[in-house]
Amino acid sequence: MRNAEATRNRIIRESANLFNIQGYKLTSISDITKATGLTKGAIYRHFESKSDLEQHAFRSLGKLMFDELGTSIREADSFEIKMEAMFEFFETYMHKPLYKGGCPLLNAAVESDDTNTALRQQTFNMLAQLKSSVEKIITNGIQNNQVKPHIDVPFYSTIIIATLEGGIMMSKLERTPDAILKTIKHLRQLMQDISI
Amino acid sequence: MRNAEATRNRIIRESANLFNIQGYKLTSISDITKATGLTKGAIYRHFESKSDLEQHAFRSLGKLMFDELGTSIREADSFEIKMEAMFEFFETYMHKPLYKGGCPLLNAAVESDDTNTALRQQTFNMLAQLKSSVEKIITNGIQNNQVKPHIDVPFYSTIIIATLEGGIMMSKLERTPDAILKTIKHLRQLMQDISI
DNA sequence: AATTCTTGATACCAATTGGTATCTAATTTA
DNA sequence: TAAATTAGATACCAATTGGTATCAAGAATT
Repeated sequence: MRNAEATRNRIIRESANLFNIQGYKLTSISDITKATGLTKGAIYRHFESKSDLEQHAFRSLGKLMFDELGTSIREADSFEIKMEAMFEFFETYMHKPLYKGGCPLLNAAVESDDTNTALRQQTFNMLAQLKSSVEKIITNGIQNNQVKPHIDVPFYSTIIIATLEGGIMMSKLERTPDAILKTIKHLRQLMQDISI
Repeated sequence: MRNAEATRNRIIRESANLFNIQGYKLTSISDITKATGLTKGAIYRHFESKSDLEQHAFRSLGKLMFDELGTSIREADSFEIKMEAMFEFFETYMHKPLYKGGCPLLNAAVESDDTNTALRQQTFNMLAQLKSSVEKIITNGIQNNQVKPHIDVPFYSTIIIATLEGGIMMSKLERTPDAILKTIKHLRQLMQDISI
């Protein structure tokens, strides 16, 4: 083998980068050939269509995000520290991004409309996964007497994600971490309010 | 005249609709000819380039938004009612949208990267305008003894916009007003907290 | 070493892209 | 009413799009 698996991963990695920066539809196969140094023939050997590649690339971005986020949350051993780990993930993302182009969830959510059903479905799933992750942290916090028991868990989960994503959008547009830092500060206070 | 001004406005209106739904780069001139019933020749008579049309269309979406938002805020005569008017704008937008495709600010912010400098600049300006509108409401609230005096005004303005935009993104992806309603509920409580 | 299978390069395809040159028909102006 | 201007339709342009058929070189199997 000329290491097919490695080139396949290279295609996914490079195209994921381009998709997240330029957009999915706006990134052409020839953009990907330039980035990888491969040819169209090579790409279509590994992926049956551009849409197929888009989905693999999006999933790889999701995996990147959830792997990093998941381990730092798992390492934390209390509600407060788990939430703090999550906030730090978004905070440090500004100086040391795991991937360029901003949040893959936000980008794909805004781009994927009714014309890109497959991508939309995957984005929907990623949001559901993120929501249930946050819900789990809060629920565990309640069980461990670290969070007030009568909290509306899906409510706070939604608030946290919406606020973070909105902050990311603003920071990316303004090209300064100011907005995301403000939203995190606000969420830190909010978490204090629901903590015991 | 065959009413040039009317056709020009028709082009702006129809293209703004398409841009906000499909994206700017993803909407082709031929999409616009189909939507307007006009030909390419007609469009390029009124706008010197596609980028030129993009900017006019984006501005018309902004005007639509700020006109509606501005009047309902101006009609309100207290901090609480002004903020309520703003929340209601985003709330009713879900059933009775002023324009299809979601928030023009969010859409353009996510799409416009370094390759679309002109659109990016206009989006940046729109965010600044929205921010200063909210800041003005809060500042007036302080002056009228309706808001606690030591509030960090730019901080709350950023929080409000980020939370709303994040909620819009989630609601659009999930195709249910659930998320935006939750974020508004949260912001209503937050406004209560800073009110006197 | 010979054969088979896999990987990736080359060359092509029709369709679409933004944009322009040209022409006709409608409308003002003189 | 004749001339000049303007609005919009038609027909084109080169470049790019996603995708495919073909082919040669590399690797695995016999």
